[in-house]
Amino acid sequence: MDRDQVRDRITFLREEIDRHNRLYYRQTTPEISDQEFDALLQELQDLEAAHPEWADDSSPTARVGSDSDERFPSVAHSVPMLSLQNSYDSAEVAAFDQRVRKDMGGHEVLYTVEPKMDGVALAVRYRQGRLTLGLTRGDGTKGDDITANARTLAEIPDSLPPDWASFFPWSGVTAFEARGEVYLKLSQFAELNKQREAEGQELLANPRNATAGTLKTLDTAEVARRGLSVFFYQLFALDDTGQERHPGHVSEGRDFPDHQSEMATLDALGLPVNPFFRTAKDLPELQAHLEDLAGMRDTLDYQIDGAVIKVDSRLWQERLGSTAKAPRWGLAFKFPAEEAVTLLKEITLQVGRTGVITPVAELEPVRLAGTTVSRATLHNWDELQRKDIRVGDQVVVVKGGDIIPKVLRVLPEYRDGTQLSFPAPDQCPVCGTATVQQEGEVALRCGNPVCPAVVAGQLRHFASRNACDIDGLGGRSIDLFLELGLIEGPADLFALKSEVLSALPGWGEKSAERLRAGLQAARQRPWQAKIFALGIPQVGVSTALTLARQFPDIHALMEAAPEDLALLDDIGPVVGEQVATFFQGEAGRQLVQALLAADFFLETEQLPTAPISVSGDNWFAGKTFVVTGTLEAMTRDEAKAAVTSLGGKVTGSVSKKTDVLVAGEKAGSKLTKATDLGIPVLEEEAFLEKLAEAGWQDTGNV
DNA sequence: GCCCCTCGAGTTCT
DNA sequence: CTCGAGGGGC
Repeated sequence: MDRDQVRDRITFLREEIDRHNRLYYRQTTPEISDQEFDALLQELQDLEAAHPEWADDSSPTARVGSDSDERFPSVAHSVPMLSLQNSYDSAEVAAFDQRVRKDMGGHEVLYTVEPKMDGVALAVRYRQGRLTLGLTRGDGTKGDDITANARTLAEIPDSLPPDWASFFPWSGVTAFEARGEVYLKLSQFAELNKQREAEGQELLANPRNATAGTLKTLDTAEVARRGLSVFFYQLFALDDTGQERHPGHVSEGRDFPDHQSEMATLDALGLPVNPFFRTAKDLPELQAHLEDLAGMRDTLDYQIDGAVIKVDSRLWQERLGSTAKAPRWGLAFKFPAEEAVTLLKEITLQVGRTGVITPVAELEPVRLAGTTVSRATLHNWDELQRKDIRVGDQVVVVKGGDIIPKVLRVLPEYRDGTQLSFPAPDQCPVCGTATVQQEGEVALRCGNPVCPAVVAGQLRHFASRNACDIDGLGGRSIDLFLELGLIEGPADLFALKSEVLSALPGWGEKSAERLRAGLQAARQRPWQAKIFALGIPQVGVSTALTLARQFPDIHALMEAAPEDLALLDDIGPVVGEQVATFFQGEAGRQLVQALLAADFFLETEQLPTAPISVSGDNWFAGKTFVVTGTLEAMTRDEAKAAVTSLGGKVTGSVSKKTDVLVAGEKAGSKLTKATDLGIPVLEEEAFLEKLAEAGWQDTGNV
C-alpha cells in the first residue's frame, strides 16, 4: 500500500469501527462477529502504530481503554470538540488555500497561523466570572469532568476580575467556555524527571504522556506539583440557561468578528495565549510563517507538532462551514515526524569488507523527517541484547544526526508472544564459514579471508574516492565481474580485456574505455591513496598519509618492522602490529605481488602534496578547524583541502582544541557543541572572505 | 592510570 | 554522523 492508500484505509477503518460500535452498543444488532470486529481494530491499531503522524484522539483506538475514564464523571460538550483536518506537506496547504479561495468566490482572505501544541485538549467554563468546569476532549461529544485538577493549574484563574464581561465585544455575556491545550514545559519536564530519578521513581516517558497522565490523576496535590501550563485558542459565550449551547452568530453581533479578536479577548481575560500569532494574506506569506515556526521549534520550551491555520473572519468561517469530520475553514499542518513507530519485519545480515557481520533491521517503510525509512543498522549483538530487540517488534525509529535512521527502542507493550530474539549466527551468512568473536571485541567476524562478501567489499574500497577513485567502476560492475569469475581481487581489474568488457550486458565500448582510463589514472594516484586502497586494517586516510611520508615506496613499507612503525606519529603498538602482519600474511603478500605485476606501484611514487602556504603567515596557519554542514560554493572535502593548503589543520570532531568551526547549512550536533564550548563559528560567507583575504584561490584540483 | 582527542569503519536515501 | 577503540598527554 502506498501512503495515500494507507491513509484512506485508516479513515475507512475508523468509520467502519465506529459504525459497528454503534450497532453493537446502541442498537444491539451487530453485523459482524466479535472476531471480525477485533480483526478490524487490530488492523487499525497496526496501521496507526506504523503511522503515528496520523494518530487522532478521536480514533476508536484512542477511546479503547483509558480515554473515557470511569473515575471521572462524564459531561457533554456544549459544542462538539472537533479536530481540524491534518496535512503533511506544503502541497496540501496549497490545496487548502485554493479550496478556500474558490469557496470564497475570489473574496480577499486573511489567514491566521499559530503553533499546534503537542499537549492535551481542555475546555474550561466560567459562570459569573468563576471557574465552574474543566473538561477533557473525550470522544469529542462528551468529556471527563476534571474540574478539580484544572483548578490546580496556576495559569487558569479561579475567578476573573469584576469587569470581565466588558472585554467581550458584545454585551450580556454571563458565562463562557474557553478551549485550549494543556502542556508541560520542557524545562519543567526535565526538572520533574530529575526529582523522580533522585527519588527512585520511574521516569516520565515524554511531556505529552506526562500531561495526559497528570490530568487524570486523582490526587490534586500531585497535579499541582507537576506544574502544568496551558495556552487557549478558542472562546465562546454560553447561555445562562440550564441547557448550554453556542448562542451567537456573527451576523447577530453576538460573536467575535474574527479569530484575532477572539485571541485578544482571551488575553484580556487573563487566559494565556501563545505569543506566536500571525496573519497571512496569501499562500507565500502562509508558507513563510510555517517555515519560521519550524525553525523556531527547537528554541521553544514546549513541544509543538505543527501549525494551525485558520480563516480569520468568523463570518467566513460560518459560511465555509464544516464537513461531517472537520471544519472547512481550518487546517492543522503537521511537521514531519522526528520519531516514528514501525514494525521490524526481519533482521538481515551484512558482511563488510573487514569481515565484520552487522545485523540490519528491515522495517515496514515509514515516513520520518522527510524521507521513507525501510532499513536501519543494529550495529552488533551487544546492542541487540541491550535493547532487547526482537523480530516482529514494534520499534521506535529516529534519525540520528538527522540523516541515518536508528532503532531507538522497542515497544514491549505490543508484544503478543510471537516476537523472536535473534541470536548471533555461528556461520557467515554469505560463505558459511564459522564466525569468530575476538576477545574484548564487540564485533562478530566471518573467519574466511576470501569470503565473497569480504572480497567484494575490498574491491569497492579499492575503487572508492579516497583510494584509487576509479571512474567507471561502481558497486554493480564489481558484483558483475565477481559473479562471472572475471576477477578475484583488485589486481585482476588491470588485466580485464576491452573486448570482454564491451560484450557484457549493459556495457559497450564507451564504458569499457572509461574503465580503462580510470585504471590508468589509478596508477598515478598519490602514494598515500594507494596505501589506503590496500585496505590494511586500522589504516585510514590519515594513517596512510603518515606511512606515505615515512616510506618512499611499497618495498620499504613491506619490510617495516612493527617496532619502527610504532615510533611514528599516531601509530602505536596495536596499529604497528596490524600493518606488519598484513604485509607478512599470505593474503597481503599476494595482493601486493599481483599489484606489482599489474604495474600498479611506481618506481618513484608521487609524494603526498606538502602543505603549500600562500604567505606562511595567514589567518589560517596553525589553527585547528572543523568543517560541518552543507556548503554552497564547495564540497566539505574541498573546504578542508583549502584550509590545509593554507597551513591550517582540519580534524573531524569538535573539542577544546578546535579553534574555528566552519558551519554550512543544516549543521548539526557539531554546531551545538561548538556553541557550548564557546568556539568561534564561521558561516560560509565569512569563511570564503577569510579564504580570499589569505590569498587562496581555487585551483580546481584537490 | 585516566581522560581527552582523533581516527577508522559502517551507515541511509535521493 | 556516531560509536568504539587506539594513541598519547598529563
